[in-house]
Amino acid sequence: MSPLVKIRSERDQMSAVERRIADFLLDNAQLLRDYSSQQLANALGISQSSVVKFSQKLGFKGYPDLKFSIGEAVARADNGDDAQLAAHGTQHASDALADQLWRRKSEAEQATRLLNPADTVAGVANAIRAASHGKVFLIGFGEDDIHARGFAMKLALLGIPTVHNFDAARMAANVATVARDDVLMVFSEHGRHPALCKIGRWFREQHGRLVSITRHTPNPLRALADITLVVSAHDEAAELEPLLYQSALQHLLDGVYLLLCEDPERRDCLHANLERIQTMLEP
Amino acid sequence: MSPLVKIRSERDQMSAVERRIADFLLDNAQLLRDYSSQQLANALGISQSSVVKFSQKLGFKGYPDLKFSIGEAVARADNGDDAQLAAHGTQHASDALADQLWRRKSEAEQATRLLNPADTVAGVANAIRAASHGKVFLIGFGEDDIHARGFAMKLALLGIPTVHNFDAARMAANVATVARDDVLMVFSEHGRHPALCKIGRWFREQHGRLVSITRHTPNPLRALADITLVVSAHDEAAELEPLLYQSALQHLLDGVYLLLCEDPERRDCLHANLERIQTMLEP
DNA sequence: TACGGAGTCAATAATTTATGCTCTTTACTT
DNA sequence: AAGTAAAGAGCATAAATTATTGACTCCGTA
Repeated sequence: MSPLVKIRSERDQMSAVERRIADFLLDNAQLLRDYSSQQLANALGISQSSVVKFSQKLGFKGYPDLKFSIGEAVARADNGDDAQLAAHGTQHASDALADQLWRRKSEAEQATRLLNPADTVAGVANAIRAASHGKVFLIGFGEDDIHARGFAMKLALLGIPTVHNFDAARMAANVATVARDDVLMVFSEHGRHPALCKIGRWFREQHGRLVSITRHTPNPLRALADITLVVSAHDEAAELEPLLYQSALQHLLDGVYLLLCEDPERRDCLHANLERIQTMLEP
Repeated sequence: MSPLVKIRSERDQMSAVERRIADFLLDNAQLLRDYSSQQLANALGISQSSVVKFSQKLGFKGYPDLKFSIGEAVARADNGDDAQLAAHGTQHASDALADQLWRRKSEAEQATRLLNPADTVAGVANAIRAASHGKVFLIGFGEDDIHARGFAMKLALLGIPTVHNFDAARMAANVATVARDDVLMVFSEHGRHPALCKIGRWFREQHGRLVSITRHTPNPLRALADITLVVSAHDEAAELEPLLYQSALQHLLDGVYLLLCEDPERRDCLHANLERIQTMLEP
């Protein structure tokens, strides 16, 4: 996997110094050839050891290994860009916006996939399976509610009983009914909403399983959860970032959904439901 | 010039030791990553200084520079394809699932883009701009409601007054308040819902602008609309198709959204709103 | 045979990278 | 609110890698 994608994906979780290194690398990947770890440190006004530790933390053997990998990535990217530019030639100008956006979505998706091991995604699916004798609770505010709502609808189609809340007070009331192995999925981009944290804490006290869905930044909600799904989506443009977040998160959820669909029984249920919906529109 | 080509071209004029280095590099370029100059020397039974001198003689700053260049060359030669295949090998099954799904989404997006000329997308954005003295109405049922809701929220962030309905009766009541140039966006995957068609018809009678968002199939709703956005998303698997539909549609809407964002005034409004939301969570 | 040039290597100098340790900050607990 | 654990950053230094030097050898030639 491209080291640059990896750096970007972890950027949100980094300390200040690390983030400066990351930004420098992302901006100046082509120039890295002529930088020793010491020179890079000087350029950023930090210590050489920080650079080395940064490299190791990302999983490279050391600084030269990082440098080598980025060199490869840049070389590959240069090739790719040429090909992409050729394709551009045949496009209308205003399509470029959509094209660009899709590319950024793809990057966000890749970075997000890196952050969520297959085990984790499967873990969420299993938790939901285990819960299906009980219930799956979902909650989120604002844009997060959209995801909660959409996922709740999908689960319902699979015959999994869901309780979707967009209201903290109502959810608080529901907590009383929580049984062991019930699952609560909390959607909160920044994971800082006090009400959601409180609900999460109560829920865990009832021995329910808590799944958090947040940005890949350290945050209190995430710290509480049994399983955490995290999303990487970064862009300087404030109007773009939410789109990337939404897309990457959606894809993550789609992954869980497809795992659930692998169960034949649920799939039958889905087909039956779809048919029922179909006939509801016809007559 | 590629360092490997250069090495090959000069090989014939080299001394015995140099030629052994050259041959090793040409044969094992991909393995070079893990060789220091000393290890390379050991592998060939020669001295480390010979390796360094070799590098310099070829015009590189030193051994690390040679190594870096060969790394680039190999990456370029692999051209991504091999790398992707290699990466596949190490993937878990569920990663492959996610990977596959993303590829299908990309296809759906492309197909959908082809169906919606840039003019059309821009037309929707303009209609919304024109409406912003009045109102933008949005409606959709079931999964379609998710999109209506999400888009309504985005418009609201841009300071565009929206009326979101998930209830045909309430929407019917609202139709009375429609003014010329108001916009109604109807989300309906199959475009067959009688209630929605009826609402669309009433709306047009009030001289509002009707935008339909449906699948790319002939359908009554689409026939009514002033502007039609259409989505292409096909898959044999019934559990996959909705995901593709959702993704392609979302991207289409994102395109409209970004066009609206280009207006500086709206963008300021968005930034102000985002900040306001941010501070609401902090204290 | 003596000389010169090219090539190699061992030794070592110079540079670069990695690590241990300490100090500071942060966040969490009681 | 104070204490404490954990993490991060930098300094000093150890370890490694790389570059250079100088001596030796092997040829070909005068």
